[in-house]
Amino acid sequence: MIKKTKPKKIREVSVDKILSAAQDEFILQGYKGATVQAIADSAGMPKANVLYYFKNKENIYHAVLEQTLNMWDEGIGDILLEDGPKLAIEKFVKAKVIMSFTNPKASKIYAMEIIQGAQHLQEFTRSYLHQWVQSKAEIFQCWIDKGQMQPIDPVSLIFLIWSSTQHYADFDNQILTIKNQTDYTENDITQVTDFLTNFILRGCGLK
Amino acid sequence: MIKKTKPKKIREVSVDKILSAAQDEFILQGYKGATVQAIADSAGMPKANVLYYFKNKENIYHAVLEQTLNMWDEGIGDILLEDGPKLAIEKFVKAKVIMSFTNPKASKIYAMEIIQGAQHLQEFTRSYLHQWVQSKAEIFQCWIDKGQMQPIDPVSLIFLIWSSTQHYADFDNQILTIKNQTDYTENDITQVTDFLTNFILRGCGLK
DNA sequence: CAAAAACTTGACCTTTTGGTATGTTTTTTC
DNA sequence: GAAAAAACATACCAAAAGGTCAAGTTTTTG
Repeated sequence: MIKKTKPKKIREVSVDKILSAAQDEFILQGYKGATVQAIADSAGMPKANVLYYFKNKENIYHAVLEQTLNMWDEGIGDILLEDGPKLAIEKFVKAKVIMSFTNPKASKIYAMEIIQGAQHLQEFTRSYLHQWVQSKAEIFQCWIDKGQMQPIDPVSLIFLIWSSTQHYADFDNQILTIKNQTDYTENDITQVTDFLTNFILRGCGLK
Repeated sequence: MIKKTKPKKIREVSVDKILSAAQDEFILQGYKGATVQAIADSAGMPKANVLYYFKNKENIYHAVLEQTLNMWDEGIGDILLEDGPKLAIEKFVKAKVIMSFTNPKASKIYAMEIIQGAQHLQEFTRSYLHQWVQSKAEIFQCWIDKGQMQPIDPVSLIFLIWSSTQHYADFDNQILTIKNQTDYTENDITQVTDFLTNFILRGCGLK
């Protein structure tokens, strides 16, 4: 038996509360605009207590960012050579749409970070993302070479899928306003998944 | 003859310098993170001078935002019934791509504002944008009814065009990193215009 | 060319905020 | 059940930042 069962209860709960509160504050106010006091209030504890768990604001932000990237990584779905272009794109688009609708906050944090120049990231975009896109582009290229799909630029295709799906998370305010709704419905998710899947497949000459 | 010829030289120049500097600061640091001092430094004048032209930081931001929205409005291109779906989409996509590549800053300011909940906007999104989308959706619907294009949801189509084009402005950092470039080239603009136009036309069943 | 208007600027004030210091209470461990 | 560790909380500090003031300089105007 390993001794470390799960003695961390109180810490875990507090950290989660802080991180959740911090995520909201960072989205609404930006990095500089989010105050430790506001995060503490939102988390329901005194400021000094927040600084007890995280040495400083920068650390809180990094923790939020790390959490966000993990979520992004998990939810990104995968593109597998053996699936063939049609199924692979269907799976990928669906995964991204679900991500956007169920976890818009992560998408927003990430978007703001990139827009502002990725000042707090570094290795992630520079190496990991580059590799991810390259490896997936190769798979698309493979399908194109075999005549399984139209000869289009795979990298541009990936960007289009990213942008068109993430849009529903990042710009949810705008979209809801335009559609005269207060919240997304289950129906919205399936409608958007449907639309994007069909549209993109057609764009790839797969329908 | 109207008396108001153009006696505003010095003011105009100063205001422009401030606005340009402010735009950069707001993008890089967010609303709260951008300091009046930093804007002043970047504009090459003392802080008090900036506050002479704009009563406070909020006013600077509003001016930047207004400038941004005007640019958005001008550059958005139009969708005309008489153009028919193919030409209209070609024109619209091209206008948006050019906007994104030539004026990424405006797109970024706008994106951040929306992501953060459009706290400084109000009427714009709520009425103007809603109307714009509705009126253009009607045109698409008209083409669909006449059998000139596939029966797809026009609103979703508009969102896809917006997102896929603006992506190149908002996420330019990420895209350049992934592509291992330091700047966009003329070639990138035409390549992206080409890709998106063809892809979207195919998605609409117009190719 | 003088008076007024527009512009420039350094000094200053006040509030906000990140972070610390210190002491108290609760929980865990042996 | 007592000592040690973890968690909680109040008061406080120093730096940063928004904004004002008042005095100076330049430009415009009649």
